[in-house]
Amino acid sequence: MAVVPAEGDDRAAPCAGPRAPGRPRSSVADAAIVAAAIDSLEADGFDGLTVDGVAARAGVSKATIYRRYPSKIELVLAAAQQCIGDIPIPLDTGSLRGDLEATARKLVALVSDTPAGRIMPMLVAEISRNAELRDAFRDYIGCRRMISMEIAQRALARGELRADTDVDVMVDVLAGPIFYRSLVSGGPLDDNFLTHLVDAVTRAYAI
Amino acid sequence: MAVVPAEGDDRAAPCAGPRAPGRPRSSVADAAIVAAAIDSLEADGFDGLTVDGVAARAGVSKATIYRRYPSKIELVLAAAQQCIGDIPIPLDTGSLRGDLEATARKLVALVSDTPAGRIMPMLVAEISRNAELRDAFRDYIGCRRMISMEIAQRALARGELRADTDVDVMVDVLAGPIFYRSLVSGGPLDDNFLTHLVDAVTRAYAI
DNA sequence: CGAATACAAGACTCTTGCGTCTCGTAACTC
DNA sequence: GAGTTACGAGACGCAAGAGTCTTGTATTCG
Repeated sequence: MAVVPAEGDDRAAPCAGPRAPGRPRSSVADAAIVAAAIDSLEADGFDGLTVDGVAARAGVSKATIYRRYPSKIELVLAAAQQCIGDIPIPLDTGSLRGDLEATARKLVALVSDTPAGRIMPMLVAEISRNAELRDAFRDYIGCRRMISMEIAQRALARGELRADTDVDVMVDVLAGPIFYRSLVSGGPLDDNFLTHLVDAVTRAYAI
Repeated sequence: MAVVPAEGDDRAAPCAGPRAPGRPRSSVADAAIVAAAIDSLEADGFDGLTVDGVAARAGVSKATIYRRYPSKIELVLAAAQQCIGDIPIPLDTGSLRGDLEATARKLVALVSDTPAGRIMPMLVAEISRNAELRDAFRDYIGCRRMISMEIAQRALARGELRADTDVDVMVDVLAGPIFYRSLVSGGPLDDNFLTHLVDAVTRAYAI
């Protein structure tokens, strides 16, 4: 079973033929279901989410959900996938410190102001027990890391970066404290924090 | 309701009188129940834990559990509390870098080799939804931070630390990447990582 | 011994939630 | 209009799990 089998659509014709007979699926319901599932994940976690609850929240009947997803787990995975779907463009501000700060700000915005950030705590718990979800999530993390690698490449080319830099560690030194405050300590993610963090990473890694 | 009401003991006499009549509670069962609960938390998470499961794992009957804890939630909280109970002694190796490395090694050991580390992912999810548990956990985090503060005080006294250091951020720059790898990215927590991390923090904050 | 309590085993009630199904209605194609 | 599918509403069966209770036995005190 693939992690996210597109959607349980039997009707999303592989052949984009003329059209399926009968009343078409409501795309409004499609969106409402996923949005409601994300809301439920944020509020109640992976285990706390109920299909009845999602149906009520979305204003649809359970049958409408089960017509799209064969089981609760498929629904949950589709919602989680939707959250973490978009990967931002690599930033190039022209300097190492500028790139670091822009990256840090993006990360803070991610964990603070997006559904992905709000379900992150539940995702952390879930990937510690679900190998399939863990692999999918690690793939996603890997993609994000590639962006940071580009920052390091550019900084090296500019001669701004220490030659002995372990780029993996540098990325973690920047991202780790942001996730740590968001997930664990609950410390503020304000401008003061961001400035001190970016300063520290710059001092640690700039030539 | 206190976070952890000692234990649901009606018999743990406030007056340390002569002795309660009848057969005393089995301390073997006490320990087995908590250990089984911790195992269950690691394996199944806060929601996945079942009282029947803990009873089976501990080799006791459900009545024996309910005689000690009035409800499942009290059992779970007692188990969680047990995990994160011990706070290590502040380290003084004589140098900032030494203190940082010792602290980092303790943290890696904590997240890698202790029940506390293994239930951490579930704890992260739970504190995002349970205010009571969140407060208790933040208290614990606060206590740990005090230790790191001492490290900074000593380093300042030695003249090793930059005067403009934000100690809170410094602590997060050290601890954040360790938790990040443990909880999120799954990256290795080996000697190479530790060395590079401690080097980076030292470069960022030492004079 | 008798009283009191703990214990294992397990039956029991009650609630919750998954997944299925039916019914009457709505939307779309031919 | 006929046929087909989606929809909301909700009933339904089923399983899992919380918490209670019973029964027979074990342990401790006086």
